[in-house]
Amino acid sequence: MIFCYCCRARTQNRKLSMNTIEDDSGTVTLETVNSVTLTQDTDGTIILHCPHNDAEELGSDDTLEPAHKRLHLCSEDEPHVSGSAPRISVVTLPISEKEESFEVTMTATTEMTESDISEGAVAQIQKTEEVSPVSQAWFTTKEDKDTLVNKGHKWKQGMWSKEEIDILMSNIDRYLKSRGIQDPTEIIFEMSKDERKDFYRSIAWGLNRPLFAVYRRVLRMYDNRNHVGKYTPEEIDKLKELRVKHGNDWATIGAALGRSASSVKDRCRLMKDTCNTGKWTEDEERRLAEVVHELTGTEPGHTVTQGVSWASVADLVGTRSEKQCRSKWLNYLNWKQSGGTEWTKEDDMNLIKRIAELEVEDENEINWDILSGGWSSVRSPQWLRSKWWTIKRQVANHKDLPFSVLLKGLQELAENQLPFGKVVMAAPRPPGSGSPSSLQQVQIRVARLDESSSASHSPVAALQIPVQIPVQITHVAPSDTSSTANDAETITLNAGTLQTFEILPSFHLQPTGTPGTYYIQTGSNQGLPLTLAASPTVTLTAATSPSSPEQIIVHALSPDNLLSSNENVTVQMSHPGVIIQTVSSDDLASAESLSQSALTVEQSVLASAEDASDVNLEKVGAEAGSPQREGAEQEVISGSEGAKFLQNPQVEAPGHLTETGDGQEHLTDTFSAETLGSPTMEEHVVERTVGEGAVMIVPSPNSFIQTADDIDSDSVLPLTTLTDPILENQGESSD
DNA sequence: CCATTAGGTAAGGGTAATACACAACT
DNA sequence: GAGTTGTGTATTACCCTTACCTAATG
Repeated sequence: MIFCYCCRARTQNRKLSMNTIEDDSGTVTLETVNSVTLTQDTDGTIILHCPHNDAEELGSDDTLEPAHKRLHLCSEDEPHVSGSAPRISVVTLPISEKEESFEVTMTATTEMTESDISEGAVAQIQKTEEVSPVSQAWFTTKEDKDTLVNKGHKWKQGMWSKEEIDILMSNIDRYLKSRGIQDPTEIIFEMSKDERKDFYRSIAWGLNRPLFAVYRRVLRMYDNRNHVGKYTPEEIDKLKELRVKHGNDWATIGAALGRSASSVKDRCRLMKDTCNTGKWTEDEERRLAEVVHELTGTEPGHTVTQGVSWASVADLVGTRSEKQCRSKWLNYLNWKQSGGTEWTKEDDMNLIKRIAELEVEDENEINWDILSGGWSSVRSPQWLRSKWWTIKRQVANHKDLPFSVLLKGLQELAENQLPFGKVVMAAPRPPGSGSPSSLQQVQIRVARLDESSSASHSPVAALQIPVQIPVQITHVAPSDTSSTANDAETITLNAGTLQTFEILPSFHLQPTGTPGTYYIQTGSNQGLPLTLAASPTVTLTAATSPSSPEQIIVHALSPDNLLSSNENVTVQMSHPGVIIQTVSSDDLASAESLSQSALTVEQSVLASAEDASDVNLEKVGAEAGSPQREGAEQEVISGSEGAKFLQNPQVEAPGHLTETGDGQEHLTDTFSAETLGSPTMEEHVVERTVGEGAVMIVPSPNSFIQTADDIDSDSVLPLTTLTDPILENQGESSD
């Protein structure tokens, strides 16, 4: 697969070169920009935030009009059919009147033509991808499962992860588009078997679950009689009547109640005429213990956590439902009977430690039976799991964190004997431009919380441990500076003791194995290894920009001489967009002005004439008067004079690469978006050298390339080598 | 006729969120 | 003593797997 680097950005005096490590097939010039933050909403829409100050200075009111830009982007990890290419649409949107920023929404989509999304195309996609036999058979028996697992196939069980649901939804969406159907419930509930032939097989693609599991999941998802909520007393009364009348005909009862069959079935399991509620009496507890030991053939005092028919137990206990019996036994009585000890804080730490030692990739892989073995304060494996859940829930965004990240974070907190604070995540902003089927997964926004909202004032304690973002960095230093190089390969992003970061959903830090060191990773299980490793140790400190609390400014604390202008700093990254701003320590005080530096994005234009007509080419800058229209050529406004979104509408063939003077391939046709800062900032842009400050916006191809050893191959985005634009004069890019 | 496919039903173990009770603290 | 907070327990809506079944299809 050849990666297409079809977009580039550059500033007036600096270039970032980006080329692929794998095949070196493309080089992209990149712009240095400032004060920009990329985020992604749940649809995968990439949102590029720029401080309002810039926009305000640069643009008139009409800058708030959405300006679509189609940017070509080839993707390897997604199955796109020949002739269709993923595109990124860029829209500038006002966030709100109050917020001092605007956003540029970049949405990567694969816009398939009618023929592309035909059945044949889908079939082609599936044909070219490895389809797990697990997801293509209606297996139900343990034997089937064991057979496939023994053959090395993955067999996913348990609760569906967010990633799985995303895949499922994406598959359904694709299927619907291919058939021109709007509402999936048409297929699921209205079509005959014959009409929906291949539906479940199609949407199960990419999932390591048997068709039946997919089928059940889809039914539940789209059954509007499911998720109705709590039963009212009236419903309970009616349910009792219907139960007498229809017995176990759950479908009929459910239809009469407007509930799903499984819902009424489950509710009936909780109902028992003789059921007590509330605190268990000593007599009930005694009976429960007797019954459990009797039915399992065990002696009092023996631990029993499995192989109990709770329906039978409930029948014999008489006054409690099976759920009550199970809960009481597994969460209390079993432990009390076998002489368990009290759970302590040390046990909390121990639990985290033990789970970490298992080195499992997924929480579902934890064998709670084994883990709870010989642990006197554990009441049951099920109880231990709930204990883990209790600990986990102390991290506010635990649902958005990969298991490894969550565990590592908790581990470090435990090791440092810090309270389990909460990583607070801000809800991503709606894209504002619809939600096309996004295939990019990007979320890069770290915003500082106001210090007043930190742990001391809020029940939600903020994570206060230093945040480090190391990135796999390849530092390429000319020989004359190699003597200054050392082994430091980590850039740390140190939040400081008083600073708190608000981390948006789908963005998180993945521990690298080095304490306090993380990879930026998106919530979609895609890694964002981004290491900037200059030879000398470079400590990057996140600092707040007064003008935009949503941006990351990474300050290089190294002395300038360590990042002298004749060094190349190569950033390996695997993401469509990353901003790194390196600022010398001397510049720390001028963070505000830094936030107003220029932003220029050049992208190859993948725009047909029709596309181009849809593009709002408007001046954002103060001096850029009327909207730019077709024919605008790679215009880059220098300094602080304005911002523009430029597009060359003539370009129809995306991804063309041309040779540039420095021998690197560059895309000829560009889309340029530039926000311009103040005159002060212009000086920064012009004069800053390595270590002084630059933000690199790095469009990258969307393909999977293995990067670090400790990064799961499934979670790694395309790796690209960037040459610091600051070093453009050297013009040396390296991988 | 038989095997396979594509569901479909029911039972029951389980999870996760919330409600509740109560003790400790202010 | 009242109000608040933290913690453990109970409840319950919903999830998932398993076993068994059926009708259509090749």
